[in-house]
Amino acid sequence: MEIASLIDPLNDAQRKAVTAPLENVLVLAGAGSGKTRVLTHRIAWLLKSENYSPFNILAVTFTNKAANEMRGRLESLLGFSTQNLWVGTFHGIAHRLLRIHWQEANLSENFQIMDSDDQYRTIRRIVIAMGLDEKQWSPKKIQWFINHKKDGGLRPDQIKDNGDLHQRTLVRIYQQYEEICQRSGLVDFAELMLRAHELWQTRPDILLHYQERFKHILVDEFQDTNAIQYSWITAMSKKGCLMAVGDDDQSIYGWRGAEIENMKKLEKDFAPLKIIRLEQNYRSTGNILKGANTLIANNTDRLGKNLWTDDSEGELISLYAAFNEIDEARFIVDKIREAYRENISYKDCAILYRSNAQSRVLEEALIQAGIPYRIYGGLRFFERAEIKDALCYLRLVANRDDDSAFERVINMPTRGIGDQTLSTLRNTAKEQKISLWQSANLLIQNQQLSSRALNAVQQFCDLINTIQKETRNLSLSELTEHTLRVSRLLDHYQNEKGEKGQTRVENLQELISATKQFQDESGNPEISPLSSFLATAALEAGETQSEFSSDYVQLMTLHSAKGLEFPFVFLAGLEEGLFPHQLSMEDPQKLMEERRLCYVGMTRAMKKLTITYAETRRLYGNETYHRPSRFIRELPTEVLEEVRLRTQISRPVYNAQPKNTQNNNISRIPDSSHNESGLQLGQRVNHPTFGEGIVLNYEGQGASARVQVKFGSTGAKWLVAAYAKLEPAT
DNA sequence: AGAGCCATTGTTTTT
DNA sequence: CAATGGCTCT
Repeated sequence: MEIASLIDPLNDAQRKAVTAPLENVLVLAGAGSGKTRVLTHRIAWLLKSENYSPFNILAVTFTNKAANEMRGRLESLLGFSTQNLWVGTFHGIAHRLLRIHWQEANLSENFQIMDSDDQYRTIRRIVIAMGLDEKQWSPKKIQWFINHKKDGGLRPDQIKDNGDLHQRTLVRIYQQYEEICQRSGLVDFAELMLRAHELWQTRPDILLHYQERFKHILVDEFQDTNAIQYSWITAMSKKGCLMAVGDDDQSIYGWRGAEIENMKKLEKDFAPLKIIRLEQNYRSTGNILKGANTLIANNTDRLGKNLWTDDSEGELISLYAAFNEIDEARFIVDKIREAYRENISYKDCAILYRSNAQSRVLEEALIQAGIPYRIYGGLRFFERAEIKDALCYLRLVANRDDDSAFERVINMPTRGIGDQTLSTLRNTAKEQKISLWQSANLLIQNQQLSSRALNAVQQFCDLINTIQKETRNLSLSELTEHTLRVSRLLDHYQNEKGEKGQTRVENLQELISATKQFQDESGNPEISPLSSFLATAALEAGETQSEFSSDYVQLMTLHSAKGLEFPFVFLAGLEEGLFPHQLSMEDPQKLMEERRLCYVGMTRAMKKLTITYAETRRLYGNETYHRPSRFIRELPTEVLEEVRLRTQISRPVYNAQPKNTQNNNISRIPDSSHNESGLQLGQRVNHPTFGEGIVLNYEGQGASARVQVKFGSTGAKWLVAAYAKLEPAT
């Protein structure tokens, strides 16, 4: 491949980044400025032009999706596969290191990864075992506490005792949790990073090896790094070059420990640091970009950057004030239908919202309209109960001491091991400081259980042992299939009545085919196929891959939209309290993150952005009234166009509208009727010929807007709003 | 062991 | 409003 062809398609700033001299570089890459392209071309450049070996390069991303995409793009750019090149997520790379250096990291050889559900259950069990009140010591909050500490690099004994009794208990739980994980050979997500980090501290020799190996370290989405990731990457890149790519304006994960400050810290820790800004946007129209830029300018503390585009101004950003959330959904669906009639595919349309709860109404409207859609997010494959059950059997086969897995499947399907027996097991484990598996065997040996329980436990242990014995020479998928059968898990779900059982069985079959595919594709020589598969299941909980062939409207939260782009974007629910979210409104820091989230959402749109809000919305069962989001007011009026069911459009909107900020929600309701000049859903109207009726429906806008009215005399009729001479009736 | 009842609790999500 | 979870009753 020609080197010229590598850099020719780039703009100046991109080329500067790709061909940067061998020093530390921070690339401030605005939304849609070709960030992934820069990263992949940079790697190709290093290999092709600077003659580095793939062995010398490490590329870190935040999601598996991004990692896969990078590897794919790189291979198509280079034309050959890049095995020696490490590309992965922070956690994936840490896991890889720990598999290699499990001894030095003080782990058992067959340690397994626990996901946050496993972690939650383990913590809950500890809280109960410690005799604490679950209400006062909510496992969720404790989980948050522990992870937060780990993300900050702190072990229980490193947490400063501030004399706070509450904290002392939390630390005690943390301590207990650690002990159990260590004993069980379990590692949670945060622990992967923490161990990898500690490996650098305790084994400078190993660190040195990797420092010398990785001459070039590239990190994507740098604004999302947390403290531990920062110091891990810092330590490793001491002898090589770091290229950090990120956008402080798109940092939306502060709530889970990401520190935007890390981008600023680079200047100090990696001096001399070259900063390159990618400010040309190739995605959105001028108006969309102008709106987004103006919005984000309300944030302080920015690294500074202004996106521009060569593209035309494009259409204005539409704004629709819906009467309620149902009206909002119907409006969006109407617009999509309209677009579809103009030959726009459904998959080019995305509906974005702040929280998952909003999806339902939208979904219903889409169903009613017969429009295919797809919701991203929600339960992922490997998180489904039946799949977790199956995986826990496999985990036990791989590692008997896995208490978390033991607890989950010991009585699943039921085999007569109840609370009684289980608590005996737990107590013994606690007293002897051994795993549940070991305590089960101990109790069997000493005949310390009632004969019935003894029998049941014995059978369970035999089951696991037999599975292993019988499957020693079987492939991964055969092992899985066998396990599902002899554990009677498959039977159990087959007997479950209803559609639910049906899908569960299907999912289990899906799991078997997943293992088949896995063994075909991946040969990780470092570990056993089973451990390797389990790690993948935990780390890549089943990306919801969309089928490209099909044409769906895409629904997702703003968070999961990051990194994606769509020609037509609908931003729904821009209301104070919903977006920005109630819980983020007081804290200026959090409010700025909400604003960045809005910025992310707006910059997803390529051609047309439509923003909607509802004047009244059913939330948690009651009618609520929200004011339109402050983010709407922060947009420049000249890029906005208010859509209304009126014969004429636009009375310029939110410019100088003095908001009564006191909570006078109620007084806003008339606003909506005035908005429609008497044509509000459900409203009684008078028609010169048909008499009195009720507004049922409407469609279209401007001169062609039509209203459906149900008249007592003639039934429902569609009327063109402009000519119908409808008058409000009382 | 499983159905059914009451109470609680509702951001964002990847790994 | 619903989904979830614990608890009780059969």
